Amino acid sequence: MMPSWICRRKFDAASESGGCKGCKCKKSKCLKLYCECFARGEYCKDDCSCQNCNNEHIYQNIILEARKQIESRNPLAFAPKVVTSSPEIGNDPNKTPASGRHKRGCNCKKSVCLKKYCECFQAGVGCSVNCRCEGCKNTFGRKDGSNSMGAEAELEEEREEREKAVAEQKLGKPNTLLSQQPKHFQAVLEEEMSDAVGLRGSDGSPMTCIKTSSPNGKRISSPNCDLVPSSQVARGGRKLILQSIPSFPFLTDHDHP
DNA sequence: GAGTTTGAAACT
DNA sequence: CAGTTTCAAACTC
Repeated sequence: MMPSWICRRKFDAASESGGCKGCKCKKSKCLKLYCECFARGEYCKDDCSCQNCNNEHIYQNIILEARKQIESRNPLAFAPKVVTSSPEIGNDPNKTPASGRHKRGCNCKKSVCLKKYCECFQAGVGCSVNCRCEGCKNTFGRKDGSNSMGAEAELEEEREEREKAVAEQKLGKPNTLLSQQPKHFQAVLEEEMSDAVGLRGSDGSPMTCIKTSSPNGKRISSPNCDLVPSSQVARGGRKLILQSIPSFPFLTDHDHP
C-alpha cells in the first residue's frame, strides 16, 4: 500500500495537472538526485516506471545510506530548491510564482531559461543573481532583472511570453510549471519576500549574505543566505520562514543533523 | 513511441 | 577543484 504522504503533489497541488508522474529511472536505482522522487524525499510509487528501484519503504537503510552520502557532498541537497512566496499568491492572479527564486540558480546555456530544462523556469520562478545562465529569457523574471525596456511594454511582453510558454507546456503533458512546490517544501514568507529572495535589499543593493561558489561555477549558498539568519528578519523587517523539510518520515525521526 | 537535447548530478 | 561523464527529464520528430 502506498502511504498517504507519498507524493502529496499528486493529490493536492498537482491534482489538476497530474504533475507528479513518477520517475523512470533505470540506472540510479532511484537512490540519487537524478530520481525526482528521491530528490523530493519521497518513495517511489505506483506511477513510477523505474527499474531496480531501491527507493521503497523496505529499503530504508539503503535509502538512509544514500542520503547520507549525498548530504555529505552537499548538506543542502535535500533542502527545497525553490523558495516561493506566500501561498496566497497562488490564488492571486496578479501575483506570480516569480516572486520566488531558485536558491542555487540554474546554469542554462541553450534553453535560455524558457524550457523546463531550466530548474527556475520549471519551478515557475524567475532567474536571479544566483543563476549563471546565458541569454536568460526566463519569463518569470530574468537574472539581470531586465527592466531595461522599463515599463509596461516590457511587463506586457513578459506576460505574453509567460502565458505562451505556459500554454505550450499545457498542450502536451500536464503542466507542472505552475504547480505548487510540495507543501512540505514550501517556504512561507511573513509579509512579503524581499526581492530576489534576500539577495537584494529594498534599495536594490546586494544583501550581505555570503554566497559561496564552488568550482565549475556551481554555487552553494551559505546557510545564512538560504535559510535566513537566525533573526529571520531580512532588511526592511521582512521575515522569511522556511517551513520544515520533512523528507522521508522515517529519516526525519532519527537522522537529523 | 523512439530518438535527441539539455543541464543537474555524479564522478575522476 | 576543474573537467568529464552519467543520468533522466524535457523535448522533438
